[in-house]
Amino acid sequence: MTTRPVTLREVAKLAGVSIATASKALNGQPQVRASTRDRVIRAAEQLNFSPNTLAQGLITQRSGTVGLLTSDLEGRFSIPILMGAEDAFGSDQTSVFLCDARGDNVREKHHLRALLSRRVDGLIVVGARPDARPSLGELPVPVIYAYAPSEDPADLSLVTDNIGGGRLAVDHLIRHGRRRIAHITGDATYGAAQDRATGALARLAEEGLELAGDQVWFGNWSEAWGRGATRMLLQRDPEIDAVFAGSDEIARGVLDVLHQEKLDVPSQVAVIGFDNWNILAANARPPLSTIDMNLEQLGRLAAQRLFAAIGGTLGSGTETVPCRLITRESTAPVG
Amino acid sequence: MTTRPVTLREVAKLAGVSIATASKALNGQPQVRASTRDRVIRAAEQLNFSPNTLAQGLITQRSGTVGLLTSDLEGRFSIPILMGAEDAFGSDQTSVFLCDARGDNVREKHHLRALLSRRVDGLIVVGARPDARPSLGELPVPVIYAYAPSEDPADLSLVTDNIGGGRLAVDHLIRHGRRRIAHITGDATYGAAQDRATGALARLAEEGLELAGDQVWFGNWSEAWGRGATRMLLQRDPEIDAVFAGSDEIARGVLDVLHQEKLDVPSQVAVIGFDNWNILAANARPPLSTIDMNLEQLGRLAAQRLFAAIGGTLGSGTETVPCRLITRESTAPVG
DNA sequence: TTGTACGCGTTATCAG
DNA sequence: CTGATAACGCGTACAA
Repeated sequence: MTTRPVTLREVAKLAGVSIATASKALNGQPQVRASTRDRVIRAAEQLNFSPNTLAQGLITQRSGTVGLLTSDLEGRFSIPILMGAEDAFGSDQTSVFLCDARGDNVREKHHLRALLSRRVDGLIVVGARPDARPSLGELPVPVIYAYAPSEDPADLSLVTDNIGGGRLAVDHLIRHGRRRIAHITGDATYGAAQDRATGALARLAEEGLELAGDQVWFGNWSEAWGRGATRMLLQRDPEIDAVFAGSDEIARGVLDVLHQEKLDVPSQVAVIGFDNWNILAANARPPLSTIDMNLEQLGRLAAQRLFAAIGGTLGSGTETVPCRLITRESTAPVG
Repeated sequence: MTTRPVTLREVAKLAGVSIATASKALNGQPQVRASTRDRVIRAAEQLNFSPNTLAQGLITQRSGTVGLLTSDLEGRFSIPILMGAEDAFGSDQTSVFLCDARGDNVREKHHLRALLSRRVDGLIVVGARPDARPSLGELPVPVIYAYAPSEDPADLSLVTDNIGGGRLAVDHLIRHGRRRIAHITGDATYGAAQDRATGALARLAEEGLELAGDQVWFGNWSEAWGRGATRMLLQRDPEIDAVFAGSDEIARGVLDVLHQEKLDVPSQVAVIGFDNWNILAANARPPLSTIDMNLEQLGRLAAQRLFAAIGGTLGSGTETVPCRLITRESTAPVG
């Protein structure tokens, strides 16, 4: 069952050539007779030979692996990034070690050590929340910080354009004729919450509009807060015609209370969320318009930058990935 | 920046000993003088030496890696399993390659080839849905099928006890005094849907109860179906006092319509879901009681079995992991 | 107690 | 065109 893997030596023997020749034949080197190559290839197939990447790596000084170091328990952000990275690298070229530090610094150190010991060619670090995180410092391999930027401007970080996302959401509402737009969002200590609000307010200002509800409603990222804030908001200002929610979770809470209050979505009040978390957004009643952070693209980009950096030299600073509007029924134009 | 890693040779030189002695010193072999060991260890620390696992693997015939091959796009099932595996292995002993085949057979083959080439010590295969999937066949490393069992009984599979889960849900409702229990669930072609229903019906039968609503309401795994089915159910049988939903998504839809119909949860109708998908269950109104599949434990178990199999021999057949009841407010006892 | 020498599986550089 | 031979970084018998 667990038989030892076939080596090049056995392939060579079966084909009746030296190890060196077998290697060349399989690697498509030109200096080998066609018939010989055929014989070797057939032998390899017959034995189901698969070259030992570890040995190759010893020579080429390249393991063909990268580490994805995350702190994001549920994998909500890491997974799309992983998938983007996977298809940018090509699954046959590079494999990805996924490590979850679970927000624990000690665990992160452990993982880091293990990954370096495995001689990963590069590292993608995905933060738990989109605020600057400590740099890992000088490392023998290139590092890209994704989603959460590094505190050190000398590192290369790839982040979501939250300001642009906020602007996009409000712009969409305005284009659909909304004028009394409120904003309910999450924890004010999150840079993302601040940025999305900033973008939203900027777009309102351009239009000469004021924010409805007198303030940005900061709270936390839960559905319950979405419900609570909406109740307070409606008391303060019953005449709103749109709500921009800082996350899809919050948006679900908003929808819930609007239904309770017999306010129709979208004809009376439009609602737009943030994250495009499919399970929440697509299944809402009505399906929720939202802002997608393009995390897969961010992952692809991270992979590309890392790829370029391997062997070459890495850039620095913070690069921003634009958001994308997803239109569903919760913001259909006013009938 | 991307400087070449420190090798044992450099450590040995700095410590003024041979490579062999350095190796022994660092690996805690007894046959080395204490003072020498100290010197070597200090040298290693000073150079920030980290042994090349690839080279070690070449010798020991063990890479210290395992592959986690999934087909589950959103990582909903894979991630808990990964986390369980991670802490069963110990992050410093074993690292995990996470590969997503995205339901594509060709991609799966590619990943498999790459993983074997990387000489993983074992493989955990996580299926997309909890039905039997094709075996990967005879492989040079041990394989564990998790969540979705292999079609081949000669393989070792670890699966959720869906029958027990269904039984657990209904048992909970019965214990809280419910008698008119309905069951709304997902796609009838899923073994999990059938099994959960089977367990539920068995427990009802023990109690001499009939299923409310005349039938098991199979449909699909969406919130929308939960809403639609609940409306039909209420027309057919307005007197129900509990609903067992086959997933938390469906349960959300059920709650939504019960609210619309002014039926209070839980005082008039209790609702229990399945999956313990936190974002859906914990944030529901009211918070949703549900059945947890213990996927982390399943992952830990998979890791343990794999660990035992590496070097030893692997068992076969299908092992079942029990579910766990999560009590929240949606099933509080009848006041 | 320490060092020498060999091998793990592969690629690359030479001679032949 | 093909085949010895020397690396890659490390562990381990064996000799000193």
